[in-house]
Amino acid sequence: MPSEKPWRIPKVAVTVDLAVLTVRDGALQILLVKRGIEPYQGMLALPGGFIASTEEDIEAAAERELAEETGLTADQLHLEQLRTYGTPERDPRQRVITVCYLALVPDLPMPTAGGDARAASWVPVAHVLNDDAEIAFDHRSIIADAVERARSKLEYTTLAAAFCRTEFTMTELRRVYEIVWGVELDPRNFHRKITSVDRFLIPTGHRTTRDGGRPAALYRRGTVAVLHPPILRNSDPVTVS
Amino acid sequence: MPSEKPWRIPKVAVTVDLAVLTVRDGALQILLVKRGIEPYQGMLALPGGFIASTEEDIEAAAERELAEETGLTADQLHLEQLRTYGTPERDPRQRVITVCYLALVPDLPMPTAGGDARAASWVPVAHVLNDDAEIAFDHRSIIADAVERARSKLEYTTLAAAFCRTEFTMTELRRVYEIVWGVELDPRNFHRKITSVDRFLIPTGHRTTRDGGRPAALYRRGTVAVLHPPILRNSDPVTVS
DNA sequence: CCAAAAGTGTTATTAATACACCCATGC
DNA sequence: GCATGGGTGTATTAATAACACTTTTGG
Repeated sequence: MPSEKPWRIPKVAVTVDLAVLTVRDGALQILLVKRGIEPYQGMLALPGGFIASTEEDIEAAAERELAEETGLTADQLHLEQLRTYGTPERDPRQRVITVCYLALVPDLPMPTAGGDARAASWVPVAHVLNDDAEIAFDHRSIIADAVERARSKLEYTTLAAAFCRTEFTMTELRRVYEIVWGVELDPRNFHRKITSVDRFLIPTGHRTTRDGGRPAALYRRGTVAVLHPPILRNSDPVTVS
Repeated sequence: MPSEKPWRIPKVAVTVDLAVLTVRDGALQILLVKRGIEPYQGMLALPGGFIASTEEDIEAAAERELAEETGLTADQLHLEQLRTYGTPERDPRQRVITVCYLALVPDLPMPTAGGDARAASWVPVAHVLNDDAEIAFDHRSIIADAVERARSKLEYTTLAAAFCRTEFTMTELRRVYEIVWGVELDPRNFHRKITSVDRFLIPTGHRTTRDGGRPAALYRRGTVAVLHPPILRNSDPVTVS
């Protein structure tokens, strides 16, 4: 920890960047802003910014940026630290390390650029990962990390519900899994599996017919955060070295 | 990202701290150093230090610190970023944010303070988490995060083998799980489970009788990194809010 | 009536668990 | 021989997957 030479400490600029994911129009999408200045002018980048002062908490900075970009406050969404990126060359101007946060938000009618003047827009992550979009800095690989984190978190937590509005149907929750994982799930087995997990979902007693057909029960997010056992997606074994 | 006012960027000091875990004498232990200076003089802290220059990569700084403390290089162990801690009050002298890394190492005859003069020692994590040891800064909660990360990684990756030497027996691997999770596992079912995972372990053809009894086959780490399906520990459901 | 989606029951398959039993060594 | 740990077989139980079938709405 703090060594014996406090008079020779290199100080660096620290930014907080946000990977804000939502499920929208049948696709996993990420909130990106078009850069107005060099470097990477005109390219898409994660929303974020330098910490406001040397005394601003990192977590608070993330919440502040998120409120600026989306108008959402911390109790309406899921926010967690993703990881910190700090290779020396990642910003051509100067050494900048960035602490990235992952936010999962429902598909709300977004106040486009709430307060802030920057043009934030939703971009399907498939476009980003397929090289169909020009992405500034190392943000493409950060987005890849964010998507992978979200995908694996659906397996062993109840975070899929973070993509849903306050009240949602079992089918809407299932669509989240299907879209984020890119798979098809049996509606009947899914229903049974989810309802068998105690306190994953709380029935509100309300019903809706917005998906067509027989009215579906509406649920709210429950109090369980971790799933034991997890809901596993099928995937090929990942190897190393 | 980088906002429109590069002339007013607050810069902060950045440290890299290491949570180095090993399984030793039947317990999960962490490498800690005794602080020689204020603040928290005489208390135990995670090894680490300021990044050496504004151009040093964070990952490289972690590897450098690890080599200084243990003499181990990156190919002999597992090293991953844990998370970044940056509350303004965490260092009473000045604003310091720390990027923490988690290292899993085998129980090797450690060159105690390899090169570096600091007195590093192994401390059972149970002592740390039970408040039986005085821990500097916010390092106790960082250690708790590191231990939880290691515990959950054993479930869905092959990282348990990172705690073992180059060649190890099935029983030695099982002891890792038992010690890290604090459970007992059936040796027979464990043996079958592990051997049924393709490329988790590679038989070396060698045998040993170091655990007593019938000679056991020796294995090396295989090439699979992620376990599908995971090996689940039994745990109580975790709730939120 | 028909289409569409919700939800339940039943069965086949697969994985997890418990434990009986034999094997190969040191002493 | 006997103790100790290594390793296989097998029966029981539980979780998963596939899918037939009934329910309840809108048109």
